[in-house]
Amino acid sequence: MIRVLLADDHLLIREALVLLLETEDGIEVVADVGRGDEAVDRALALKPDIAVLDIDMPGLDGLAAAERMARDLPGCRLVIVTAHGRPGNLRRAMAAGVRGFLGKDAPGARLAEVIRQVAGGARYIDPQLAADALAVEECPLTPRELDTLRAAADGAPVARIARSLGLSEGTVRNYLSAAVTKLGADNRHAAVRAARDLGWL
Amino acid sequence: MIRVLLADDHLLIREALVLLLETEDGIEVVADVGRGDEAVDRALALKPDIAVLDIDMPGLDGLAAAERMARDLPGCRLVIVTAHGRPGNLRRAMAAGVRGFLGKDAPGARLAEVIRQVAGGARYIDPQLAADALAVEECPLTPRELDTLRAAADGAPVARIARSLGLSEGTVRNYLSAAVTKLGADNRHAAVRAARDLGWL
DNA sequence: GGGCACCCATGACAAATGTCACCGGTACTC
DNA sequence: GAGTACCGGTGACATTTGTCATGGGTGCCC
Repeated sequence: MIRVLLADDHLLIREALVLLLETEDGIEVVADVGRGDEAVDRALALKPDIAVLDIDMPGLDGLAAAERMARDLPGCRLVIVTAHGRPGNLRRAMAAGVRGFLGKDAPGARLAEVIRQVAGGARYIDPQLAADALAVEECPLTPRELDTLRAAADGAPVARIARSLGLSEGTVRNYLSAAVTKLGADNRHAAVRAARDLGWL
Repeated sequence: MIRVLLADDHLLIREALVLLLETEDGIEVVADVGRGDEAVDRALALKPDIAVLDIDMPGLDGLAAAERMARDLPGCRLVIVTAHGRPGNLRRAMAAGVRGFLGKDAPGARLAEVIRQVAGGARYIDPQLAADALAVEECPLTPRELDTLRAAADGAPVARIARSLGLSEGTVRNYLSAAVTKLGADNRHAAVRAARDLGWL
């Protein structure tokens, strides 16, 4: 019997997924939680074979939870199920040691199949998402450029960005200008959108 | 037997929800689809008692689908299930004649309960979302201000906005300036975020 | 050591943006 | 008819921005 912990922030979805997994032979859902930090706590207590994590969650997102669990609970194998198949998410998940990654538009039977495969030691990456991730080149932005872009993401003026990063305004403008040029955007706000779409933010 | 049509763009979620509803007595899922336009087509063909619609969908979003179905299929009662309980969405749903509105963080049993209530002629609005919607004052922006704000949402420069709306650049700047002032934002990009958060965009 | 990438900064200039006053026109209400 | 709200526009101005050249500093690799 494969013991599964399921984490998704929407109760309705979580209950439905539990029901779906319970109809599968050999799979038992030992816990279901709605927060990333709670997922880590429960996993430490219950030591499930597999943790199935959504990315969008309060407290700690699914990827951060995966990173912690990979460190503190190496016996537990990780599967990410997400609505947002951004290349950056996939990359980050792979870096965290996640062994299964699939989108929410996969058929239900596939989730069970992936859980079995991963429990057996194999890996499974959604082919569509993998192709997208490989098609997108590496992020050309330097760490500092990413910082300034992130700080600009909510429409803050340069002065506030400079203060929040402890930089001079001129420096911030230089970084933003470089980011805008590299991304081929009209201005920094379009650059923020572009970077986010490519999963670089 | 209540005949239900279910629309959600994520196959995994949809299958799980079908399973959840099928465990309920007196409810039968007669069709499940992943696109808003498809939902309308299938509903016209099958004439279900209830249509359960997600908002985020390709083709036609759940609210637009609800508006069409309310017009073309008055016998079919509408329930919206969404992850994004923005006040604007709720308002638009009510205007379209939707009779049930609940978040995806509701418990599974509630969905079945709401379907039964709505099939019986009652209404059900998620109390939390209803409170949020009532707490937010009416949108103070004029239609034209909303247009320009929408056109500015992707970071387009004023010149492109003016062209796309057939206005002079000065006029566009005036509308944007008014919107920024009314929303108390630092600039139009922050204004876009603010308006979107309040469900006005 | 030289080359290179990155970090942080300054100064200067052009372009875009935000703000204001003010114009006329339409439509609706009191 | 007066008042009000919205639409569309112009012109002017200050501020914010994007861009460029240029500087010095660090750390890494060949």
